Amino acid sequence: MAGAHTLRETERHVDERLAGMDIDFQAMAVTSNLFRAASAVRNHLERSVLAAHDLSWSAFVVLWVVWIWENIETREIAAEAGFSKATLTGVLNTLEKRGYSTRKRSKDDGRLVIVSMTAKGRKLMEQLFPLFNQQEQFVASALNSKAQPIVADGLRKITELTEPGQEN
Amino acid sequence: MAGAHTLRETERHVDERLAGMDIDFQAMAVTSNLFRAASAVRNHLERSVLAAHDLSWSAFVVLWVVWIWENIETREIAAEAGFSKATLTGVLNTLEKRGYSTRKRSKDDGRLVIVSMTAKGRKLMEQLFPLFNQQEQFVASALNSKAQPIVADGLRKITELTEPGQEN
DNA sequence: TTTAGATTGTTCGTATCCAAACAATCTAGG
DNA sequence: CCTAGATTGTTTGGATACGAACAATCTAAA
Repeated sequence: MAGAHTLRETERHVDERLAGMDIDFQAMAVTSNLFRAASAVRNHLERSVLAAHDLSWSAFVVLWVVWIWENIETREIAAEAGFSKATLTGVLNTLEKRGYSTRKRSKDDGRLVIVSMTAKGRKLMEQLFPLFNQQEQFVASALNSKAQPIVADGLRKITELTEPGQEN
Repeated sequence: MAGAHTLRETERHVDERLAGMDIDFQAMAVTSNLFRAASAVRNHLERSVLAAHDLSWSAFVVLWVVWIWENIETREIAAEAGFSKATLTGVLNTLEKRGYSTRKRSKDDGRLVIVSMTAKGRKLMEQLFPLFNQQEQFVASALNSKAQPIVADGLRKITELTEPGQEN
């Protein structure tokens, strides 16, 4: 975006439309900038790192979680990754088809499914994650070293406040 | 998330897996918190404000842009809202079907389509936006007044840095 | 032991989103 | 005036995401 209208132009229109309303502009700036930034960063990471390996965003997130935890129940993956278990089923099918991860039934509880990585998947992440973090570093370079922890911490607080009791 | 594992547990596993790698943890925290926060806030706003009116997130964003600009070309909506023109076509069909907005061909340029709001759409936004902003205020209340502008400004800088030259 | 209720992963139907192909329209160079 | 190329909104085909229904399994109370 930043597209056809300048920031100043947009601001003028917004102020006009909201005149007389009791609006918290500071709060509005926080949330709208949040969504713009998240979308821009996600696109950037998809193009600069994931596209070359034909990985979707969710596929990468699942790979990451499984990589970190080695053996992990699917319900935990869904919780950590932040999407529904229905979605997870599809992503895991794809990853399994490509030979990055495997599923096995839990011996302790027949309802559960445990996911783990293949050697191929591990190799992929060992190659991919440094590139990913390099781009994360580029993203964070928009902030000076004093602002970085304030932003990171602020976002964590926002998450904690707005995240529901959580279920899938 | 926040799900089955504590933050400390997760951190320990992450540190283990990344041991020996040259990773910028600060940058990692910024981006991962960014996505969690955006997702949590979007869900919160959808549930607390939009669900009652059966509005999707993108539908609301389009309504917002059209509301602010009164008469606006579709290509500008797509740019401001941050998604593809193909997606926009679908969203506009829905909004038009519900009587919130209308399309008309531009007289100056036969390729362009101008979108404007109906009285019904305007009434909806005048009722809906204060509720929306009220929840934005709740979201921003996670930050103290000193942190709020730092976070908002930091997010804007991140957007500017990572946003591509941009096309649809 | 039996059984009603809870939990888990998958399937199914549906909504959302995008890139590529397309038709309509405009622009610029001859 | 003509026309090749650019631009715009829509259509199409396919990927992604979710809620609800479902079957398998576990748990707890009788």
